[in-house]
Order: sequence, then structure tokens, then C-alpha cells
Amino acid sequence: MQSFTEENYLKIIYHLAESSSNVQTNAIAEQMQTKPASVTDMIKKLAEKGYVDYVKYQGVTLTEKGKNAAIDIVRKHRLWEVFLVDKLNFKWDEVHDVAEELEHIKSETLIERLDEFLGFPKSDPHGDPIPDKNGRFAKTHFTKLIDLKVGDGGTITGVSQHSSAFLKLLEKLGLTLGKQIKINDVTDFDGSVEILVADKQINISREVAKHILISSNGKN
Amino acid sequence: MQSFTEENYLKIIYHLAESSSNVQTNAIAEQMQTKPASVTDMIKKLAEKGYVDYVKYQGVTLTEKGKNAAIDIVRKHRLWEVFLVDKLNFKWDEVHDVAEELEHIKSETLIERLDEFLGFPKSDPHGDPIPDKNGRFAKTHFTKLIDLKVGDGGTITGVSQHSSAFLKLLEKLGLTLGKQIKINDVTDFDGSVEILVADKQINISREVAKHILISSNGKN
DNA sequence: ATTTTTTTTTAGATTTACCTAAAAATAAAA
DNA sequence: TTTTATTTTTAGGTAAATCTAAAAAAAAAT
Repeated sequence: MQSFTEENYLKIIYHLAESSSNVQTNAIAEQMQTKPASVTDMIKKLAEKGYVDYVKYQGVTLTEKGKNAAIDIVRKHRLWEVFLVDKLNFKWDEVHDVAEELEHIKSETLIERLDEFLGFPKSDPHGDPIPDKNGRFAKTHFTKLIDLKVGDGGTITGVSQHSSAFLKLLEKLGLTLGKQIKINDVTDFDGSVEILVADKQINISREVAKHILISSNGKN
Repeated sequence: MQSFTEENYLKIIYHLAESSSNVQTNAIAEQMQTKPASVTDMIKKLAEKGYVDYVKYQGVTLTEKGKNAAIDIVRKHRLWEVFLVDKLNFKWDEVHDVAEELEHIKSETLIERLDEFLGFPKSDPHGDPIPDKNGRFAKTHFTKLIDLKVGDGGTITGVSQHSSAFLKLLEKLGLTLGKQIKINDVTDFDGSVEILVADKQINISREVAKHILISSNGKN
């Protein structure tokens, strides 16, 4: 199998590949908090081991093997997050760093039993889908709150930002998973959005609205 | 804090120190499955960081700081073992390797919450005491089964060998924690021990008897 | 179609934990 | 008390993952 570092690279490449098919060296470096030169080295190693396809100066794509390995890590990460929140009463903004460590524990039995213990959850505390043991999971197609029109409504079903600062803010604003919202107005000047949640009217910045994912349950 | 490797060294030195106050380089090497030369390197590093007192050619002893760090790892290891057995239905012979990885997860909150979730257990699945968050735990003074005399009885409260092979054997023989036993006879020829457990008479080798710990509840 | 900027790679070093082989210190045996 | 055996350390080297600085390729701008 792979080292912690290799696993982290695979996971990051996997996430970056969701938005652009060819993942760039610099993008990986930024996510890994390391230097592009180091990324080039690691990419070569991952290519040798058959986890990525790599053409010099053209970025990388995951092979089937690499994708499976990445999904496996994502599965572990998300299951551990559920454990921390459901069983150990962590808040959704406290789980990321610990899950980041737990995801590297290498025991298939452990993760299958954990999955069962948690009742085979389908999504993690941030609304992200949890792959099953075969790596399969429903493609979720949420709408970003920022893309809704005035009058549209829906349910908060995910976030695309896992930083503690962001999640704490949502918590404070009452914008947690499952909450119903409705777009009341979009401010011309700064693009901030006026929304109705739990009968209260609040205003959120574009930046915040970008990272809230809605499953729109109908226009009006 | 320390690296995984440093933590493993501290833990091993701590366990070795239970039987001999000055821990030898070779003994550490054997436990760490590495070479004495590597141990010398690491010992120097641990000494520099203040975890051990080290005099060339005289072996090491843990400092207060080193001892606390070691106990902290032992605490984590044993709590995770309880989790695996109590919550995920692992057998007592399946937990060691996984706990060996889990013990290195660095989050104080995690371990305090886990402790609470498990109901603040006092001992792990092998009968070893679990230090509390301040590193305190009852000094257990068990008798080795091998040291009992004919007619003595007691309760199995621990084992001093955690290998899967040994634990599986005990399981098969019905010699699990909490079982009452009584010494019926000691064979002159090979020193094997005839014991009564659950109304059945069985014979165990000296080697097995050495590693079963009894809290003797009275002679006869 | 050049020039400039950005991205990526190479080259050469560093750090951690390990190794082998040989030397030095200590302990055990004759 | 020498000799022998064991234990421990030193010296010098390797592999993994990183770094800086400089070179090379690709993309963007003029």
C-alpha cells in the first residue's frame, strides 16, 4: 500500500480532479502546503507505481487504481467524521483535522465494522456522500446557493468549504444541514443574498453563499 | 510533540523498564525490530529532547517527561482496544495491531471523549489497567498462574502476552478474563499444570501458565 | 511573432530513521 | 588477570520527502 504522504497526494488529486480533469502541479502544491518542486518528485513516484498518468508539463490524472485508492481514503475520512459527530459529540467544525489523521489507519476490518456500527451512513456531517465498500456512491448534484434566483427555495444539504471559521459562522447563522431556506432578495451593490431561514431574514455575503449547497425543492 | 517512531520507542522503553530499571540498547532493538545502532541514534535524540536519561554504555531510563509521554500512549492504546472490542466486536486477539496505529492519533479532545463514550473503563480487554487522564492508575499485583500451589484458586484477570496465537489458544481453552480456576496438580515431569475451569479439568504447559495472571481469591 | 509571465522541472542539499561494518567498552570465562 | 564473548557505539551511507535556486517549457500579452 501507500505511505501517509502518498495517500494525501492521491486524495488531493482526486478532489482537484472534480473541477478540472488535468490537475496542475501548482494546484497540488497549494493544497499540500508544499512546494511545486516537491510535487513534481512525488508525481513521478505515483506515476511509477501506477496511481497516476503523467506527462511532463501537462499535469496528472488518476488511473483507475489511483482513483480507487483515493475513494477508499475519502470513505475512511467521512466515516470517521460521522463517528466523531454521532458518537463522540464533536461539532461539525471540529472534525476535519482529526479525521485527517484517522483516515490513514490501515485495517479493512476496522472500517467495515465502523461502517456497520454507524448504521451505514450515506453522508458525512458536511453533507458529502460516503462511498460504500465498493467505492460506489450517488452522484450528488446540488445547486450552489449563490446560483439560485429570487423566490427559489430549498434545503441546505451540503457545504463546499470545511474550514472551522466558515462552519462556525454557518452554525451561528442557523444555516445547518437540513434547514429550509428561501431567497428573498439579491443586493445589487455587493451581490450579497437576503434569505429566509426559520422565519428569520438574514443577509449573507456572496463568499458565504458560494459555499452553501442546496437541493432545490422547487421554484415558486 | 513526538513522531510515531519516537512514541514507539518511549512506549517500549516504558514497558521494558517495568522489569529492569536500566533499559538496554539491545532489548530496545529487539522490541523495535531494528538494529542496535539505530537504537543508539534514537536514544541520543530522545536524551537531547529530555525524554530519557542516557549514559553511554549504561542504557537508558525515562525522565518524568518521558514517563508521562509513554503513559499517555499506553492510555490511548488501551482505550482504543476497549473501543474495538466493546463497540466494534473485535476479539481480544484481533485488536493489538490496529490499536498500535490508533494510539498515535494526536487529539486530546478525541481521547477524553472516547474515554467518556466507553464509560471510563479501568482496564483493557487483556486486563491491563488504563491510566486516567492524569496518568494515574492502580498498581495491579497479580500472581502468575505458574506461581500458584496445588489447591490454590483465583480469577483470571490478565495476560502478559498479547500475541494472537496465545490469545486464541486461551479462548479455545475457555481461559478468558473473569473465569474462576483452581490448581489441581502440577506434573513433575514437564511442569505442566492441571487446572479446573468451569467444572472441566484441563492441562496447560508451563509456557502458557507463565503468561496467565490471577488475582488469587484465597488459598484452600 | 516576439516578449513577458507563469508554470513546471531539474539539480543539488537537508532531515529523519534506518542500515552495515568496524571499533570501543563492558562483562564473563578461563 | 588475561582472554574471550557480548554489548554498545561510531563512522559512513541509503531512501523518503522535503527544500532553494536556477533552467526549461508553456501560456499569455504585446
